[in-house]
Amino acid sequence: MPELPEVETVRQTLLPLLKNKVIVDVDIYWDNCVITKDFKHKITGQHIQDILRYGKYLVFVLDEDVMISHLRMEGKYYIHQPRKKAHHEHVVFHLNSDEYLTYHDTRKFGKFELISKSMYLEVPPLSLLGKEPKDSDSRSLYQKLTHKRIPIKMAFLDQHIIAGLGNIYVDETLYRAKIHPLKPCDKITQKEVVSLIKHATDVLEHATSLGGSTIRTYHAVHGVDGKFQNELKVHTKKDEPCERCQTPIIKIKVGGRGTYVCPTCQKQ
DNA sequence: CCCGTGCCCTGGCGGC
DNA sequence: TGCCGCCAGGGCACGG
Repeated sequence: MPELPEVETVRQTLLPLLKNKVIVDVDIYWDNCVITKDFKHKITGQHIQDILRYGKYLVFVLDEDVMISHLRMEGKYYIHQPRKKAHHEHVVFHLNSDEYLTYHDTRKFGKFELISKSMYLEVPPLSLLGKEPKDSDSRSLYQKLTHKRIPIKMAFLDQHIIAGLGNIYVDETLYRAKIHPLKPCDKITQKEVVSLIKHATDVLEHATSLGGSTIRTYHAVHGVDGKFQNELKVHTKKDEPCERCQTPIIKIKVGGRGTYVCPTCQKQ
């Protein structure tokens, strides 16, 4: 569930709390969430110099490596004093401040990976990541879309095409741009691409400024809840009147994803 | 290359 | 009340 605004909120929350701390040990309780072998040995002793974000990926900049962390659906970080291990806590980083950074993930979908600092942008997953909407130019995005027949919503969920959007913010972007999520990419005009980039940029920026959205079980860091869920126009609004035309919002499936759409405003 | 499907996971919910 | 099956979904592997 965390998309760009939620991940950015996590980054901003964690950075001042973790900057310059040393990872003195790591406990891994669920091996499958750690891709790198010898993770514990390699990360031990490294400082957290910085925390960056690319799309929905968090990048902890250490001394020799970066730790790439993807929260997927329900991954969360907590910082706290020593205590008994909690349910669904899969990785615990011991810090030199006698605090613990713990990673909590009910569905165990999140992943950790260590890659050397000198090459992490040149190898997957980050080498394959598309540009974020704010950095996208309409000409090259239009070129990426124009030969595809998949629905525009699926293309905007594909992080190789454009990075940072997930199910919530794609629905909001398409609503604002008045484009139907099922519209095939090869029917999208250059002008619509310009509009999509603008609305995606705006919605992500607005959501980030409000700390992201807190829906379902997601919240950024313990005690930090977003406010953008109050600004949603279509997502989760099934049967509620469209703000623009009063037509009830409907819920459909697009590529297997629950999708909210105004059947009047959003034309195919 | 392009696209669709299934997998990974678990808690929560609807149905009986 | 209890149990079963289904759903949610980001990213990737795999197959046609």
